[in-house]
Amino acid sequence: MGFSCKVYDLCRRIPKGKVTTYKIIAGKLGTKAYRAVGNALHRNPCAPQVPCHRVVGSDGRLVGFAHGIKMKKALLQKEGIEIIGYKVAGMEKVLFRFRA
DNA sequence: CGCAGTCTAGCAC
DNA sequence: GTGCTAGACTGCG
Repeated sequence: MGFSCKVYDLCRRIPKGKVTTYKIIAGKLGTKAYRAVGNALHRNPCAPQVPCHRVVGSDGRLVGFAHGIKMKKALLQKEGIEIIGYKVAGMEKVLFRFRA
């Protein structure tokens, strides 16, 4: 559970109104298995335990979500993030790279 | 547009 | 307890 634990920690670090990408998370974990990151989030914290909905694809695109892409989209919009279709609008502005 | 690479979690044996 | 499959991705061909 070390991997997933780290994933959760990073997700929890994401401030409201911000999003991150699987690539960044995986990179932070020192791995390249972006799939494993999404998988860990998909299997474990399907609940609002961690803001898994703040995690998007490499291009800010809303890829899969346990509760459905719609839910993810709605949640992100609620966070104040603008979503166009199934992608984050200006995701570069809301992209959190864990710089601190 | 399609295939391969990488890792974890879950299910099956 | 060990092994195999599937999966919320990404990059390259």
